[in-house]
Amino acid sequence: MAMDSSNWMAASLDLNANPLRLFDDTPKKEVQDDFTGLGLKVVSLKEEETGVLVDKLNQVNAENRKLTEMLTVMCENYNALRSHVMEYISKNPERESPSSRKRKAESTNNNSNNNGVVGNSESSSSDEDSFKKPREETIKAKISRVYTRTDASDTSLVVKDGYQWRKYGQKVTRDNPSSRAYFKCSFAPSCPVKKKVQRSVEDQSILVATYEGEHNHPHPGRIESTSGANRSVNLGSVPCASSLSSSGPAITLDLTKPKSNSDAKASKSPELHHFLVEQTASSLTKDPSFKAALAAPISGRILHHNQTEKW
DNA sequence: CGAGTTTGACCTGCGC
DNA sequence: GCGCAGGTCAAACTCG
Repeated sequence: MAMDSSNWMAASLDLNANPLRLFDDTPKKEVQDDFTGLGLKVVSLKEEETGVLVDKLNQVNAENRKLTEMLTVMCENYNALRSHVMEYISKNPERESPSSRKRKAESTNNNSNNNGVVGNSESSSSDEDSFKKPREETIKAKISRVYTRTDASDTSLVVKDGYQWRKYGQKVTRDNPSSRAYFKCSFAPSCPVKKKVQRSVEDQSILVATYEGEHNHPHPGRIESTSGANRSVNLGSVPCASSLSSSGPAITLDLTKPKSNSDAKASKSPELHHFLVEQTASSLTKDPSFKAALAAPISGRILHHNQTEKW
């Protein structure tokens, strides 16, 4: 893609800027386009003050629009980029690197981890995954990574995702002082899904669960994900998914089909669509981990895309 | 007593 | 070929 990814990434990652915070703290109706009504209500104020306020509100509104547009563009770019990469991968399966790259990919992954952003490990997961398992059956295996916030004092490597798991091993790895636990789905061998759980090097309160494969049986029961106890940001379905879970309302952002859904809504009600976009943006920007979680997979895609172009 | 967990041994792949 | 590291196995152990 010809666009300067670093620019829009930087811009889009600045969503926590004041205008949106102000927007968050301000009742929705006060940020409507028609500020004349508001001006009439504050007739007791001096004209200058009113003018200043109206200017400020207009300015905030304009910035909100810009940010909304940026978010929309970002979603569209991500979607386009993603489809581009998937198309490329499907067209060039023989380009899958030999298995010798497995450890290299993992070591680069660790480097990105050391950069201080939790989500960075996810950023390379899709790349890593594509390199790591060159054999046909494993390429098909869907690999996702889920970040779950737990109490740092909680030593159990348990990520409650509703499925039942059977632990079959635990190992201390070189790059992480905390041990890694290996789980198989309790429906194994009929269900081939495996999961690895390890605490984040950066933040011991974060559990990193890596899922390999897809369950071929129904969900035993949605316990955690829909209880409202977890907040997740799901960025993309195949081949990578990233979630950040902790206490709070559930936020699911499916960037895999943002256009079709939003277009459908927008065609029905552009105002509603605009409102939803703004609400989503403001909600997400309240979460400091959102930037990391969002930046990681996108930057990973960009890196991957750049690499594929160099090939 | 059966199911699940723990943990040391073993296997496999990669880098040197 | 050797050593290292990640992943898996399976016997011993724990718990309800």
